[in-house]
Amino acid sequence: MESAVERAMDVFWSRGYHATALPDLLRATKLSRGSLYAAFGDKHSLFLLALDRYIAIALTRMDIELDPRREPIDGLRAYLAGYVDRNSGANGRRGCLLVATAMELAGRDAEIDRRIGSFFKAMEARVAGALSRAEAAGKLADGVEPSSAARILVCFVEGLRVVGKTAPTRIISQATVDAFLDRFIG
Amino acid sequence: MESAVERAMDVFWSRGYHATALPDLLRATKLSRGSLYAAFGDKHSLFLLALDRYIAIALTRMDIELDPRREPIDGLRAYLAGYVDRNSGANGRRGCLLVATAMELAGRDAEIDRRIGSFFKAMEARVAGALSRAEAAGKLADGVEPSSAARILVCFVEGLRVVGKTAPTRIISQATVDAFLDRFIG
DNA sequence: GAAATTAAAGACCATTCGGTCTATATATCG
DNA sequence: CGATATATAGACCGAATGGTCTTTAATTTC
Repeated sequence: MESAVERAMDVFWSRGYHATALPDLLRATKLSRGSLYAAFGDKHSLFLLALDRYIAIALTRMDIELDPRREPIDGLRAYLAGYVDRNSGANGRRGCLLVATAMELAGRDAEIDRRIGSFFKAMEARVAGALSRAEAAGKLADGVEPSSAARILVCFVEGLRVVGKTAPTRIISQATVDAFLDRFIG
Repeated sequence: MESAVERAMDVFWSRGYHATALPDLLRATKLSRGSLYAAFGDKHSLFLLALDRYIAIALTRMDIELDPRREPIDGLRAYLAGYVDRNSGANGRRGCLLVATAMELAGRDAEIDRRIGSFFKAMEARVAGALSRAEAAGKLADGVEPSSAARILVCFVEGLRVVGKTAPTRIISQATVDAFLDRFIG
């Protein structure tokens, strides 16, 4: 059973924070106004819970894809393949709740800032870990330094999400990701 | 003299479309309600004009930075240096109107879709041109193909804008951009 | 200087916003 | 069963939304 927070997350994800009205949330959660406010306080608190859920899902997925017991290059490939998937067709057009929230609310809401900032740090750390292991195994191209390459990769995938909003073409995303990886693995 | 459209652009840029209320626009443009509606029709039309202005400014800047008469690598460095600048401190926290609009409105507004899509195409074409000239001059790293590298670069800089919303650190942006370029130029 | 045009100020409109509250129905449980 | 807790539907609230319209002031043009 999908939780009310997850259903709310879906709505915020599709429409953004400001464009999501209470009736949208009521419809999606199948809760009455009273119940929703009793359970979550207000729209902003519910949004924070939805964002936390989104982040938890993303980090869990990364922990699987970039598991240290796995071949690091395979992990990175799987990780990027996930982005290609989420960037194609309807998924791509829907975009990414984190990127949308960063652009819509960051800088004006301290709670949001903390969450977005720490997510990107966590993401970068996981990628840097995988790249370090790849380097130790001699799989990285000459001159690639794991920590700066991780920053580049994070920017690259988040940028993919932006461009994918209007051009969610799987074949191009795939080719772009492949070409990107070619520059970093030897 | 700054135009009313540019002043409106500033507001939309700082707050986003939905979070910008009419009084914000009146204050910024110093127009009365009646005059604003007489001149621009409605909020949405004004937003489109503001977005067009933003795009025109961005493309003009790119045309200067990536001018074919210039050394292509220098041009690309200047182009990326501009991103470092716009990504640092208050500029970074303010973000990019195009990225914010892509995330907030693309997929739900055909006029917006067209503009965002064609902007990214135009941007990619200019970068691809500069990379082709660099390749012809033998300045690109082995195995770098201009058109796919251009797609990667566009994603990278747009991703920079996203991450820069919560971590607008000049030194890191600069280092990341430098490391990025190192992978592509020989 | 008078007439005509333009713009400003802000009252006004219906609608919608996020949020509260009450009354009714539905379970739960002894 | 009856009593109690829980969730529902939806009326209701003040404030704010985008947008219109009228009245007044300023400017232009003859």
